[in-house]
Formats: sequence, C-alpha cells, structure tokens
Amino acid sequence: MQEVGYSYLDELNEIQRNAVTALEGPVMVIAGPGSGKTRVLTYRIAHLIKSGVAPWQILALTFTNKAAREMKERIEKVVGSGANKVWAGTFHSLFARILRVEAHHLGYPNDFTIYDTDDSKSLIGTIIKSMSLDKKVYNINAIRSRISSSKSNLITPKNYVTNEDLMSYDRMNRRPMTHVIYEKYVKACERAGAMDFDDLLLQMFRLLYQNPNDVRKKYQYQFQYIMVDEFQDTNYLQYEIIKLLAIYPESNHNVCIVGDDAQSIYSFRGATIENILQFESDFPELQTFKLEQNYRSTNHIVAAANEVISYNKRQIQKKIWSDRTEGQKIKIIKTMTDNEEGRRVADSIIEQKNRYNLANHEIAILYRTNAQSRVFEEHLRRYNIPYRIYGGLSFYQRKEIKDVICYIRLTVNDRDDEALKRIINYPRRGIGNTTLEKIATLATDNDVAMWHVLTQMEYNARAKKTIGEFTKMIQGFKAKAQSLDAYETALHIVKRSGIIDLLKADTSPEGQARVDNVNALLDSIKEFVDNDVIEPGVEDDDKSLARFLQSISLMTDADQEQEGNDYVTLMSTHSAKGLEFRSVFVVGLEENLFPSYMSLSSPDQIDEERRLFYVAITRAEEYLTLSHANSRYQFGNMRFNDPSRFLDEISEENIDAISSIRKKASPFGEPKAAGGIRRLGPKPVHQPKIMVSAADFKASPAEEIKEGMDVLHLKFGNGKVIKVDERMVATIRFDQIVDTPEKRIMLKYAKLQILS
DNA sequence: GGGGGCTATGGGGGG
DNA sequence: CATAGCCCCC
Repeated sequence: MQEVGYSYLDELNEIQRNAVTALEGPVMVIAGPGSGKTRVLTYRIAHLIKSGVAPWQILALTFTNKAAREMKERIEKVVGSGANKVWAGTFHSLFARILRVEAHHLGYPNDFTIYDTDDSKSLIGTIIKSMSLDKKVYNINAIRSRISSSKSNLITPKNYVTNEDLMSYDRMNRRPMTHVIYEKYVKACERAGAMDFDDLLLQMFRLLYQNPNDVRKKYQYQFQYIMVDEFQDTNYLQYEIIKLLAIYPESNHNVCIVGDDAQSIYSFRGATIENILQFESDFPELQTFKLEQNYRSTNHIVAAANEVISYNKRQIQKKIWSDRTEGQKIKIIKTMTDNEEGRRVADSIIEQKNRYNLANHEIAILYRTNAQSRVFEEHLRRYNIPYRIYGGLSFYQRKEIKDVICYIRLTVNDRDDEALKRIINYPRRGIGNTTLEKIATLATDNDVAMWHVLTQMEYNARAKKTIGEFTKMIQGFKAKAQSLDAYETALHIVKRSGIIDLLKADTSPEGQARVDNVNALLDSIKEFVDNDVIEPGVEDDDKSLARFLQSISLMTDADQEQEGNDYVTLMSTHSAKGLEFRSVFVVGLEENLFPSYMSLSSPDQIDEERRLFYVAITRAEEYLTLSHANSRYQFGNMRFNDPSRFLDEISEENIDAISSIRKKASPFGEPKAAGGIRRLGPKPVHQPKIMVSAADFKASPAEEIKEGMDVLHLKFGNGKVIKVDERMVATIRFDQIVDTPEKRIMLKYAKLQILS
C-alpha cells in the first residue's frame, strides 16, 4: 500500500479513521445521526483510490442521487478528477445503466422503457378491467404493493401461486385473482419492453444469476470494492444482488456496509433490518465500527433523540453523545388550527433569522405528508421568505411534461404501450376509447405490443385512417431520431405532434405556465446534448433520446437545479434523511398524522414512525421546534387530533418551559392522553384526568369484550360494558366521568382491559 | 363512436 | 381536494 502524504485522515476521530483504513474484507459501520458517516464513506473511497485501486473498481450504492453526487464531489476534493469514474449512484440508476448494456441477455431491448409508478398503476388498472374484476375489491394500490413486495422478495408469479401464505392472504382479502393480475402484469411489461422500479433490481438479479460464467464474472471482477450506504433501508432483493457480486470462491469479500438501524424508515417498500443480521452471518469475519459521537447537534437535541428512540424495543445497542454545548432547549408550538400553525412557524422563522442571524438555507420545515406543505407556503410567501418544496410532484410527472415524454418514449421504444395509450389521442385526433380497447385486446390476445397491432395486423376500426396518420407520424419521429440529436428530435416532436399549438391556445396563466414548462423541458434536453457528464459505463458522446430518457426517469424532485440558493427548505421527513440544518421545524405532531393513522394498529409500524421522528429531530444542529395543531383540514373536512405521543416521550428538561403553552388548559377542554399504551419512560407532560398506571395495564383483545363486563380504560378508568353492537362499537359507562359517563367506543381502536 | 360535463370515491412515505 | 368513471349529447 502506498504511503499517503497529506492527511485527510487527521480530520477523523479514531473510530472513523479505523473504519476508513480497514480497506480489505467485510466491514460494517453502524453510524448514529451526525456521526460523520458521509465523511467516513467518502474518505474511505478516497483512501482506496490513493492506495492504488482504480476508481471504476469501486461500486458505491446510495439511496438518493443527491447523496451520490455529494459523495463524488467530496471524493474529488481529495483525489482529483478520478472521482467521476467511481460507480457511485443509487441502486436503481446504476443497475439501469448496466441493464442498458446487458438487456439483450434477458430478452429485453437495450432501449427498454422505465415505467414509473403512474405507468404501473395504469397498467394494473387496465388488467383489472380486462378481467372484469371489481375495482373496489381489487384496489389498484393494494395490488401494486403486493406485486412490488413479491418482486422485492424474489417471488415470481409461479412461486406466488404455490405460496400458501400469500394465496390465503389474498383469499382472506377477497382478492384471490391477485396472482393472475401479477402474471399478466409481468407479461405486459415484457411485451412493452418495460421495466418498473422493482424490475431494475429484479432484472439485475436475473442477469447476474442466469449468466454466471460471463456477465456475473465480469461484474464480480470489476467491482472489487463494494460500499452500501443506508444499508438499513435495503430490501431482500438488493442484498441478494450484493451477495451475487461479492461472494464467489476467490473473492476478498470487500464489502463495506454503512447504516443505522434506528434510522430505518422504508419498510413500506420492503426494506428489512434483518439484512444487518444476515450480513453478520454471511460475512462472519467482518469488522464492526460504531460511530456514536454526534458532531451535528447540541446536547438537548441529542438527549431528546436518545429519549425518544429508547421507546423502541429492538435495536442495536448504542448511545449517541455530543460534546457540543448544551444549546437551546426544544421549543413546542401549540396552535388551534393548521393555518395558525403555518403562521406561527413563519413568525418563528422571522424571529430566528433576526435573533440568531440565520440564513434561509439553514432552516427547514419537515412534515409527515407532502399535503401539509400548503399552509407553510402561504405564510412564507406572505412574509416574502423564499422557500423551496421538495417532493410531491416532480417536474417530470407534470401532465404536459409527461405527455411530451411519452411521445419521446414511443419514439425510442415503440412497444411502450403505456406511452402509446397516453398520447395516441392527445392532441385529439379522433381515436377514442372503443377503438383503443379493441386494439389493446387484440394485442394481449396475440401477445404483441399495441404498436405491432397498429402497424402489422388487420383490425376493424372506423378510425383506421387517423391511426394510419398517427403511426406515420411516429415513424417520422423515429427517422428523425436516427439523424438528429436528442434536442432537435424533441423540438420536432413537440411541433409536429401538435402539442405546443394546443398548449399555446390556452392563454390562461396556467396554460402559459404549461408552455413554459415544455420549453424548460426542451432547454434541459439542449443542456443534456451540450454538456458532457462523465459517468462510468456510459459513452461520453451518447446524446441519444434513449440516453436522455434514462437520465431523467430516475430523477426525483430533489435532483432538479434551482435558481438562487438561499431558500427555506420544505420537505417530508423521509426525504430529509441524510440532511442537516441549523434550525429545524417538525410540524403536525399529532396522533393520526405523525404517527400516521395508517400505522396506529401495529406496534411495529408505530416503532417505524418513531424512527422517522428520530430522523426528523436529529436533522437539527442548534434549534429544534416542534409544532402541533388542535384542528386541521384533512380529507376536505375539519378534524381534531390529539398531540402526538412522541411529544410526551421527550422529558421536560429538554423542552423550553416558556414556549410550552401546551400545558395551559385548551379552550376545547382537557387534552386527551395520547392513545395507546406506553412503556415506563419519561413522564408525560400533561397527565390525563384519571390516570391508570400504564405499567400495570394490559389490553385485552377486542373480540373478547362482551356485554356486562367490567373493564379498565387507560384514560376513562373503570367502566361497565352496557352493550356491544354488530360493528364492534361498545357502549360503556365510566363511573368516574361526571359529565358524560356513557361513552361509545370502537373496540377495534380502544385499549381496554377486562377486569371481570 | 367520440367528446364534454358531472358524480363518486379515495386520500402515506419514494426509487 | 383531485382524479376516474359514467352518462348524455353530438
């Protein structure tokens, strides 16, 4: 190993340095929030390069493009321009790049289309309809998530049918035909030469698995050093791919995983912490490093984070600590309405900017759901504070953009049925649903793409003439794509298809904005053509439309360039992972919202919500403000939510007493205790009127509660069940409640203990 | 057979 | 509150 002169190694503490220099063999780095994880990852890669490893031999898998980009920039600072030859990127984008070269091994065209979630859902909807199934029972989202998790667990449609657990679950949910939909969906994707997001992983696995002697060996040999960031958020399939690449007879097992089980927040898309345990048994010779010193946040924030996460049962033992100052205590803002929450947060931002001399970009507002952004936007705009919203609809998901993109998609891959369906009659050219359905049926029956029907088969349709014009137009686009670059082709498409004229006809401000958006898309294609971005595995002079499509199809909203750089950040707690701000506002801390109502029924999901809250509060360096509103508009009407149970999990010593007006009596009466049973821990900030010791309480199953029983309720105390109706709603008389002793309680949600 | 307007329904996080 | 499906008219 070659001696390294100047030392970036001096910028590391001892544990970090050990993790950076342990280049050979399997390594696991457990990294608490703010513990310098990114620094370790980048310096490790830099150290590899300085030690003579070629950049293209390094595979660094991240979860966001942004993380990959930052990593590359930081590596470049240490090692120079070689950094851009490192294979650093998201699982999805790097695998897409490899698949574009190797797709023929799988029977896919190299210019395969990537179906986004909307495409998948639309395809599933079409299949459900074609099978004449009830779409209320066969809920598209439910089916999609079923298909997605099957793929993530390497369960093919064939395996699915023989899996009794899956099949009986579907029968129980009155969706016994799910496996047929899955099978048809896979077939339709193959016909269309399309891969969905899960396929980018699944097909990568298949590629390596089915071609052990050539393709697999090639990539095993190439990727001598593998690094995986945010390992706690990998799913089964991702880990299987890593193993295919790293485990073979003469392998050095140079795999380094970095993660934090306490920050695992993506189980809904198949991530499993089991992978960490699995890693330990698959690579028994591994070295483990625990980064526990937090350099990011002041002490009250770190202490609060530790308190909160201690409520979770299963976790790898570690305690983050900080030797920074005590810092400010955590502020809590309680408001009557969501609108007032928006105003108060905006007020606090103004105040903090003045008092602490904060720049806008040092401030973030984090929420559980993207729909919450609106009130904050309104008030920030009113105060003229620049802000930027991440997440929600990305530029490429906007209708007018997607329309243009679908023309491009069909031009690149004429088998792309979803693109064809979207644009065949947009702008209107007299090809209606009936015609389209006829063609779709013909395509499925003959197992060919719709384009094949249009161009090669006999079909009866009144719209035959218009269809002929349409196919001729697309063929013209294909010809242009052969001779012109991506920008010129796209420009031609936008004009010739009639899209731009149609949009220009709408002179409303929204219509004007749509024209601007299409022009912005054209500009970005021009930029793509003019600028060489050096990426491993891609020819520098590949300026094709196909390459452009690939470069954008995995982009998220966070990846877009923006003008100026001093804005307040608004984003979901999920997308905030990995980021840090001097001041953070975590808003909407209410039961049913954070934790989400979708998670309330399962302790595991509550734990995940808690990890999400942990991620949120550990983004703050110096100032942390938590807010909740008494009432808010949800689903179109006013809803009342109790303060989040997570607020009660932070002890008073870390909360700023002055701003803690939550303790004052609310005009709506005494705030209710946060639902659910909690383990012993920090004392709740507000005691319910009648408090039953949570430690002694043990909830009984809802179905066991019957008329005449004496029961115990956490908040209402002792009661007698008067009756239970068929919808499992019980009427219970609580003697300790003076004003309205008889309460109707949904047994499904209430926690009651049977006394006798 | 195609287009426009109205009603009903569902509604989380993201690559 | 947004979108999908349905109904009615051309």
